[in-house]
Amino acid sequence: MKRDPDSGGEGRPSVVPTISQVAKASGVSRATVSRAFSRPEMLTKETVRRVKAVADKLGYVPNQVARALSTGRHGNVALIVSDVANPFFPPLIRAAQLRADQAGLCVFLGNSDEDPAREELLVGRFIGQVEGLVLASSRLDEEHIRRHAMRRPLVLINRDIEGITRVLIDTAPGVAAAIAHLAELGHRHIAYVSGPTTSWSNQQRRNAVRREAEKRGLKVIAVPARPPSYDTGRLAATQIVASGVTAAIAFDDLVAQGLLAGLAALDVEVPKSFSVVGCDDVLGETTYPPLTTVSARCADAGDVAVGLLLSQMKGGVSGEIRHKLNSHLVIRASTGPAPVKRRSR
Amino acid sequence: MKRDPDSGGEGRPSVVPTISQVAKASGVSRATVSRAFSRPEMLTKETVRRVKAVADKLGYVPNQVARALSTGRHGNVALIVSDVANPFFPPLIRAAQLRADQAGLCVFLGNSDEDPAREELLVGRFIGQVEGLVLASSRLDEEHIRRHAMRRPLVLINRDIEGITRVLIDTAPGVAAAIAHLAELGHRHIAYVSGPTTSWSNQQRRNAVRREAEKRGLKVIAVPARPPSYDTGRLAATQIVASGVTAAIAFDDLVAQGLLAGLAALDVEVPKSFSVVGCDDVLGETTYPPLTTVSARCADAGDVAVGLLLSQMKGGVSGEIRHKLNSHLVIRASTGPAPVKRRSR
DNA sequence: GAATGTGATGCAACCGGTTGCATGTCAAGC
DNA sequence: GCTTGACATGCAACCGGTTGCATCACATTC
Repeated sequence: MKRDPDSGGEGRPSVVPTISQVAKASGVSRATVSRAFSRPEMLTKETVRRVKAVADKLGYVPNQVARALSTGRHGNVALIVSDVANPFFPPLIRAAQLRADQAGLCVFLGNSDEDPAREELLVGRFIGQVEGLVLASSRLDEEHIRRHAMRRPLVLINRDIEGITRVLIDTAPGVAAAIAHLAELGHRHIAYVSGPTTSWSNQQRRNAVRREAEKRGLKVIAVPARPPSYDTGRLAATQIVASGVTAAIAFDDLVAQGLLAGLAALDVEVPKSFSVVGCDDVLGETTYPPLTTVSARCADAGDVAVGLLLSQMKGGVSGEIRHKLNSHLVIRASTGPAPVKRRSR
Repeated sequence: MKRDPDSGGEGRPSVVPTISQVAKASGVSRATVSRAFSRPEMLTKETVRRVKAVADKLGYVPNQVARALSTGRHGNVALIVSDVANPFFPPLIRAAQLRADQAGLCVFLGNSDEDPAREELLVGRFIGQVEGLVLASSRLDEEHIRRHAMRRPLVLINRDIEGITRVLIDTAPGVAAAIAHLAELGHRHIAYVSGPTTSWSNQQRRNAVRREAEKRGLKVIAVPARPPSYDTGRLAATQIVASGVTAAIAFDDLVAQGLLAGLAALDVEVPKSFSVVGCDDVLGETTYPPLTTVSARCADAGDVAVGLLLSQMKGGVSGEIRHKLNSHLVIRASTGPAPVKRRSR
């Protein structure tokens, strides 16, 4: 093993200085150097100043790995997502990152690519060198998750397992508002363009649509877009138009965006002849027309999840936490009054 | 410090077993247990089997941190990007991730938010616990980058510093093809919607546009969109239309998408009355109309960068590497023949 | 049967920090 | 002047692995 070949020499600075070298150079013990960095209040101001000055000159930086070994605190957390490239995640990652940063933590990012085996592998690699993990839209089965949660503080996002800290984006209120919005605009007959049947979020949304539509006496049909994507959304347009509905709520913004394109290709004007609502609010105003959508607050989810993880790491066990994030409707320009000409069908 | 309170007891299994416990339980030395995991070929098959069986029963997993401390190999790399939420990065991150995974490495992700100070902080936190780093679109100054490169293998993406391994996405060929494409369609007068003046990529693209346009006798005006975004792109539409050009090439896809929206708002039909070309190819077909764009192969960049980092980590110092990735034009539906009515101006 | 070689295993030092406890210094208090 | 205590610093063990070298058992060779 061993250091760089030329690090042994007396005067020559080693490639990366250790605590011992700083100690020797500043004429104090290793313990003092250590304390100068981790518990400076124990030392004279003067000593701290001197040690730090020497350390600075040598370019010394405490070795995190060694520190972690003796303290058990690594200063790392892991975040595993199912697909980095899905626009839902980048804001979440960014927010999680930011929160971790503020606490002085480094974050490992894992990308499971929707594959449970891969996710399990990643967890295995991470778990030894992190103080806690966040699993966003985990595809692992309950048993595995529970096992990992025993070893380390663990927070789930959009996965509802009893006894494990989790943050859930509750799209029901936003969806309800969307239905109300459409009802007020005079729509009586709408479509829900659905996502993956196994997805917790999709179940959430579909149920909310049904419940709320029923309450207001709207008729709702379900049209699948699987897997949910721009393309499947676009392809669904024909069927949706043919069904005679005047508005649609899509599983997510990508599907909604595809739907917009599909409608445009069919010369159906939005919002004049048809209204579209998305879900997640990840596209901002970048669609044409700008999409009315249910804000899923994905950034908040990342922030809150890391926050909960931190408090869990600090030892505040505090039993079960099931943090719900409310959603709300963001009205832009893809929704408008129901067209008068074609009624009910 | 210290372990979990109940880990001391004789029979009770500690929360996370160490090599010593496995050694005792299987009646061999710590060294043997260590070798059973890291160099099994040194041991009898029978011994390996026995040790692993015991380890398994106890739920022992080698502690990465301790291993890293003694070997210097941490099995981690860091990837720092300037903005996770910029659609350019997720594919890059995903590809880098994948490549690292295959090599059994964990990746730290850092988000500098375009801030050099923050980036420097992140590097400082990471550098002690990684074997190498990739800096994508780094905002650090040359001196800092050089210093870090001395301590650890380091690869840059889209940053051109002599003597440091870097992968550069060369958009010139794609931009040239775009100009050729527009010229063939009869456009004589075009606009370049430019990005940040300090950006290496922007300089690249602007120069390529100028050079190629000159070669083909097209006239080019520059219109700024700063910072480059959907909004600034949209706002630039008025000025661009007023200038009398019939086509525009944008610094990136986001700007192009904004421009499309701005044009639509002005009732300028694309591609009938105006052609738009983007850059990066990060939006796929999701714009309306689908965007003709210069593919920047951002995923490849991530993959190649990690690949180079790996070979650098293996000790293949091998002098300077300046890896160029070629780009090409992806023709979709936002470009078409120049309108005949309004000529030159 | 002694010398030699080979392969499996153990011993102990080491990686670079942290920390409980001991030691030393100096000033205040009696 | 001696005790007491507060405070700064040093000593040495420890975290959980890895690894150079020594040892030992056993087989081979002469």
